[in-house]
Amino acid sequence: MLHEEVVGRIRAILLDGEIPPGARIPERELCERLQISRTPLREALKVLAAEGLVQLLPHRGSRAAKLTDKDMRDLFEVCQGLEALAGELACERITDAEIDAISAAHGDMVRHYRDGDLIQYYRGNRAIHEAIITAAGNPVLAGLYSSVTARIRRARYVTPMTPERWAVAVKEHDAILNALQRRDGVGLAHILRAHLRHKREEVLQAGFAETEGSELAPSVA
Amino acid sequence: MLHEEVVGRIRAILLDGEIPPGARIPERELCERLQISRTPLREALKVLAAEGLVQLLPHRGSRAAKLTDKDMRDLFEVCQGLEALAGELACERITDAEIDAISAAHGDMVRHYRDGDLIQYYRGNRAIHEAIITAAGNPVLAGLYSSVTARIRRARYVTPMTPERWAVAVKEHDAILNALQRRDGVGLAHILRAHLRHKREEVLQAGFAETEGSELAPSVA
DNA sequence: ATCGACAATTTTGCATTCAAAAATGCAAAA
DNA sequence: TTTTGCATTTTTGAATGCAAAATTGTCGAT
Repeated sequence: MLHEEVVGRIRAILLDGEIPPGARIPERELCERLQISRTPLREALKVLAAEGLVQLLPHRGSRAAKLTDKDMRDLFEVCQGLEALAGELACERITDAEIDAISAAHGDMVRHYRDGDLIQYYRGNRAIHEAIITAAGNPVLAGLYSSVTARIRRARYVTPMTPERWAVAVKEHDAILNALQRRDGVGLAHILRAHLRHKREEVLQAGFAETEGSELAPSVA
Repeated sequence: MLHEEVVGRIRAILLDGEIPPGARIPERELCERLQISRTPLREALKVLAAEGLVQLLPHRGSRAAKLTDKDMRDLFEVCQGLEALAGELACERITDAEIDAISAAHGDMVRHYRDGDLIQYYRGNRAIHEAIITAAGNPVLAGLYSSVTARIRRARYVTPMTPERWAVAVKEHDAILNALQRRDGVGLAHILRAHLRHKREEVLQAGFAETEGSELAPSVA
């Protein structure tokens, strides 16, 4: 098994919540599960710690990182910035074909909304946001976005929604598509920021934070 | 020696250019220099690879990452977005004391400009940008900023300057300070973006890119 | 002389091993 | 009964050893 694959597998385990936030990461157990020894496992844990998904305590092992309300706010704030930037860049660079694809995805998503299928709605929603990032044509941006969204994914896509909020979100997505089609970068950036601000309010209001204590080192020194 | 210290030491070696971009990283040599064995060294290299400073080639060792023109552009683009975001947030949160400190740093920097001391000017310049990031009060943002700026530092702070460009940069810094003092977040964001856009143009024009080949994986999966 | 194949050497990646630190359990004392 | 101190056990962090892969060097054929 390749290094990147090990990192990916553990990341998935953490994002799925299979090891819940704050829980100890059972080194020995993961080793036999992934059929690897401790050396590559520990290399992967160090990488994930740099990403902010794992918390390393010297001589006390590693735990799945917990997010405080403040962490959540910070992550959403950065996510807003990244999406807004991506929106602007996407408007400069997106092709007609990409716009058509997003338009189609948007249609699907609205259908799922009408059907009341939140799971599928979220799936489509995420696809659209990621398509915008892709259209920005900036791999560095895409990488940071992945890293930041991974950490708030559960909050972002698990929070229950009121009918009112859902309706607002869909309206915002109409505006997002519209700005894209008009290639109105500044407008798109504004809408994306408002959209995520609303999402953040939902999440924080739902009290999704995973702890009240203190932790979470900045992901990079 | 602690894990984070090992990472820091190697990062410094790479940023100083002691191991030039594209060069093989001599594992054995670094081991005896840092007085550690290969295991912790390799853990550190994996972390730095996730940051984008090191390129891992399976079964072929690791090299110091090289930046293409495209990479440089992408990094500057993201840096612009992060600084603009930091500027907006800083205007909401910065204290009078922090503004005073930045104002003083600005004065010093301008003095160095008048003296024609580019090194000291750059030092002050960087301090101001970092103070704005700090004032934004968002550790996640600060972490990403560190990571991105680390990768373009040499380009950003080593490129020679023409007198004209330098004068423009100083004028822009006047505007930056002014916007901060007025706590004009939107204005500050605009100035910071323009400021970095100009810097990027300088750098790319100077042909700082470290290779014409292809490399550099997105820093995070 | 140059090119290609094969062997020797080096280097990588991982499993194992070892020492140190922390956690745990137990017993004795308050 | 609770608490404190100590010994045992477990777990962590790092060094070493080993097999596989890649690189290098050499030799022979053209």
